[in-house]
Amino acid sequence: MKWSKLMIQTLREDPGDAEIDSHKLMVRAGLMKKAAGGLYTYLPLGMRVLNKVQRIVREEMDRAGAQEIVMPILQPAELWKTSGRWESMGPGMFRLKDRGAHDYALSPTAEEMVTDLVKGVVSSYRQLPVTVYQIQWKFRDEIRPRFGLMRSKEFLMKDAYSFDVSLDAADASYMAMFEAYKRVFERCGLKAYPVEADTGDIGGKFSHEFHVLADSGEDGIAFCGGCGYAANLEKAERRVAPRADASCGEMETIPTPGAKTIDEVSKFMGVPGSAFVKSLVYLADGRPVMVCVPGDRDVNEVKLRHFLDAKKVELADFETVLRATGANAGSVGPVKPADASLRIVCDQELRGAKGCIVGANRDDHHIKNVDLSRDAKIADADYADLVVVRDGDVCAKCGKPLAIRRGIEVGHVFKLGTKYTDAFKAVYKNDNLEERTMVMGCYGIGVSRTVQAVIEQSHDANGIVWPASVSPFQVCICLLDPDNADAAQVAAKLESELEAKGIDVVVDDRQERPGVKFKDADLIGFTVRVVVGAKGLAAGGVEVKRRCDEKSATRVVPPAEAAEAVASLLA
RNA sequence: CGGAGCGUAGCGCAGCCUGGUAGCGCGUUUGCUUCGGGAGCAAAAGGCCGAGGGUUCAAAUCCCUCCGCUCCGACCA
Repeated sequence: MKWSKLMIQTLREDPGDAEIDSHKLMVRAGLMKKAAGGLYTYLPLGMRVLNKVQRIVREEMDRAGAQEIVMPILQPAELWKTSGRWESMGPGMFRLKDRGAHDYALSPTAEEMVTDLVKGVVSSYRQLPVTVYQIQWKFRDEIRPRFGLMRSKEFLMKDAYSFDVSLDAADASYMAMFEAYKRVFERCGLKAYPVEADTGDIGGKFSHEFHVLADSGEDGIAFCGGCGYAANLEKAERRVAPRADASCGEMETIPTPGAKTIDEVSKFMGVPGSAFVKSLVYLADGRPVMVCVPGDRDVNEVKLRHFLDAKKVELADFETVLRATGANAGSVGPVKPADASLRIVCDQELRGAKGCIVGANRDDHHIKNVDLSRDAKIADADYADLVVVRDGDVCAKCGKPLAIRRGIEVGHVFKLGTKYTDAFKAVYKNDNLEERTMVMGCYGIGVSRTVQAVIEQSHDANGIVWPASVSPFQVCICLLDPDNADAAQVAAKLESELEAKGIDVVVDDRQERPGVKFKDADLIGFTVRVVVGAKGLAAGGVEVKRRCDEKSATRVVPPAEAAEAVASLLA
């Protein structure tokens, strides 16, 4: 391929709307161009990368025994109503009507459609297990698209679905995908970590996310250096030591005018935040509940939702807070709320807490010397792990400290159970001719997001550093003197030799000065660069180097040996 | 949806406060000189200043409305 024929435009300056390196580089290197908010056009170079990632995904899915299909993006509302997600997906799903006023969704995922499909095709245990997958564009009306392909309204996703005869049998399908995912990311040159994750709206028994560590990542992940435990902060658990607080005197109510937040009251009283009990009123499926955590901690709403077995938890509006406690937010606490029947749940760390400070359920007042077990009405079973873990917390599994890192979610595997197969009555007959419900798993890879994650993880000050497996072209031949017949001929010969070896090559044959070609080659980040110039040839050869070895690895080789030298660098 | 900011040439930006003929850098085109890490000189093309309304002799600039984009938050397989 001749560079002069490619539709490439590289930019010297960062795009004004890009925040993170990978987004800036994708635009600067001419891989993609913004078409509208959260929507991108893949230019020829970006398309090549996208295709290469897709090829790897296909090969690994096929190797794991999954079969490729493709389902419609435009999906009738009835499917979504059957599972209940027409409502629960809310405004995150794009919806439209056809001319007959029938409702449709633009597929944000495809559990419903695939379950409906398999239900019609599979009827016997002899046909199970089966795993199907597709690589298809998905649509989500994101509240705030950002970071280029990291969170866009339209993205390419590989989604796979497994169907098994039983929960136990489904484990094998799950593990097969789990292993396939590790291989996919490894082959893309990514270091991706499986971490335990919450199942969210999709439902199911348990799941793992695959994360690429990056400071720009949108998710927090807790890692344990001791036992290898890794979990999304939504889910990560900690262990607390039983406390042995000295008993305290009688409660004392003190005025704290104007001080609402823990920070303010803590400053006002000259006591550290950890001495406080932070009390928040939530609505769990519409019912108020008070949640108490140590003053220097944040409530983990996912844990809270699971503990309360609620579909939805949200902070209560101020009227509810006033009615339940007798005070406005900022002055509420677990001691004698106005609504005596208000359920109070506490983080486990507060079990046995004495001598703490709480809101007095009276505006601008707090109480000190509170012994929670003595002064508040909290059921023993209502102590639970309810906070977001933080750096240095103790691993629930092994007792060693946890470290918090940021991650980009590139894949997610779920063991779903029967949520969808129940809803669609997707059953098979066992060997006794009895009907049984299929057990399902679902597995996603953000293909377009993976492309950007590779860049986020592999770039330097000069540009992208592509792993050979997904480089838009594995080799860039910088032809410094395109008008010099000898040089042009050497470049052309090398190009065809490399292509004969199955290596893709772009020849930079532009009428540009060498500096421009070097800068562009570094910016785009082709894995191997070969410099062919009249001056070099006169001195005996061409230069071969890998993009990542900036200083050390430039080799000068005779033209006849160049193809071999390049191949060995890519091996 | 709450808070903040921005829309001016393909890209990055200045001009706006204090109204008076539309600017800079990059990129593009042409010519000459250069030619191994984003060259120099000269010439040129390229704008409904996001849209609509208002104030004014006069609006990129002041006022109102709308649209779009970005960031923080809330939200999210």
